[in-house]
Amino acid sequence: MTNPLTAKLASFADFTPEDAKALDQLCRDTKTVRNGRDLIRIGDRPEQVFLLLDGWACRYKDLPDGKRQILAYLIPGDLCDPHIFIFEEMDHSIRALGDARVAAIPKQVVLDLTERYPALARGFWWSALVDEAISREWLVNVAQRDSYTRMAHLFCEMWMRMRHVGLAHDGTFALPLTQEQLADTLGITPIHVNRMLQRMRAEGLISVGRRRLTIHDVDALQEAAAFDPRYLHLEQRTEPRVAA
Amino acid sequence: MTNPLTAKLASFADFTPEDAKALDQLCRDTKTVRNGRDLIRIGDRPEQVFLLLDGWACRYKDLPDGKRQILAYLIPGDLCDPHIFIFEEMDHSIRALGDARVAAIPKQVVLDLTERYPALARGFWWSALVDEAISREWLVNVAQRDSYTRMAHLFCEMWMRMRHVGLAHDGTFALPLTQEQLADTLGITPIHVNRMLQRMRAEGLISVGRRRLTIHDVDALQEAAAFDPRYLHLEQRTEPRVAA
DNA sequence: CGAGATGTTGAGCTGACTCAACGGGAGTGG
DNA sequence: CCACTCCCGTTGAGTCAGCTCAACATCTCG
Repeated sequence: MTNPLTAKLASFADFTPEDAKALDQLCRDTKTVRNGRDLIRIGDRPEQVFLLLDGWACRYKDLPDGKRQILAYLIPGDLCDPHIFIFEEMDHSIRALGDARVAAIPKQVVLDLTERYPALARGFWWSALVDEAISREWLVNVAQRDSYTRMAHLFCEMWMRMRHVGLAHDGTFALPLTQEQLADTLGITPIHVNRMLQRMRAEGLISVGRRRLTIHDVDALQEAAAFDPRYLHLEQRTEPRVAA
Repeated sequence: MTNPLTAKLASFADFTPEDAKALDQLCRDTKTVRNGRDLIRIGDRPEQVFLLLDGWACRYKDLPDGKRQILAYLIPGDLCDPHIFIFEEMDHSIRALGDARVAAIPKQVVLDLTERYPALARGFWWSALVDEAISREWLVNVAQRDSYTRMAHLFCEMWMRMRHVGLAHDGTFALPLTQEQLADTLGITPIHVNRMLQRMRAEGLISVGRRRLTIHDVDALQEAAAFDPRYLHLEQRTEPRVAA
């Protein structure tokens, strides 16, 4: 499984070895994006689709008054800008969190591929719908839950997503975020993030450090967050695979 | 323009009279949904796509503790459940706000149509991406703006969307919502909604009553909300039309 | 025409914010 | 390799937007 995109989509639909090969070949044109650099800025009209291969990125918007909202996290296997096939311009920006590696895939290559491999097209569609479902759940999270539960919920989600692409073992996975970025995600202040993190640590639920998060008791955290993973639509199959 | 879907999509792509006719014919199987009735419930696996023809509906989720979050408003021309082509089950519910009229379109009919009319397929895709963009902006709204600005922003958005499908003239349009529903949308209490509404009224910005909203000074309200309509991606053309 | 749903008002409470200061660690340049 | 610096995390204290609880008014619709 060289390609995280294959890993992600394989859990949704069977791919022939040929499909998988087509996916792998997308990743020839690779580039590294340094921590904090914008991959895409609001108003851009990118000519390629960027596929995140390694590291994290986020979608975000800046507000006129200097506030910032992080709209989504992108992890390996995620497409950064599937919007370019339809929209004139990007309506938000995308930034690398930690150093990241992306593949730049020309628009036309994706169009050709989806035409040739219908399973792939469905896979992309599924991926877009999952992103949308996550966005809806974030809205619920920010609008309805208190800051502690909110953060717990986010951690559960990221754990599941990372596990789904094979990047979480036990409760531990990379979480290359500052407390300020967590704050901009959850709609609270960095100071409050700090206090809630300490509370979770004190309760023995998590450990944080060196850009990694360890959840000591996943069930307990899910309980605390009233986390119901159905919105991630991952249940369709547990083991990623490529058809023999 | 008998069909609000045509009205919506026509502003995005040119349709031949034939395309438009195909769209109109979708609406043969029509049904009325009474105020407060669920069109679709979480967990359902609908076999038809529902197109809202008249009235409003909302997407929403209930939480275990009895809270509720409204995720989106659907207005005439919107598709309720494009997810069914990919997902096993609905991950949220959809409810009529006021009495509404919908067309039930069999899955297969939509698939056939999009295959035959590529402009239509692109139109649906565009519509899905706009819904996603709106969802992102709601996240920004709830996470970053205070309750007054938040409500002002929502009103600006709904005014633009209603105008886009020809249902707002001047600043007046149907807004079939209770204060409680506004509260569940904005993530504040009904009591606080009431107070913010009064403030807007006192400032001469709006009038509300009989399920209608009038914005007396659209520019002023947009200013107050720091409303930037670009996320709605409606700018592509101002006048809906069907190619001659 | 009656009753439950919706809207309005007041008063006190609290989760999260602001402001301010300090400590520690990671990267950088000399 | 060390010193410096800047970013990041931590802590404390006072404040406030929005909440809760409670009561009452009004509307809508069956």
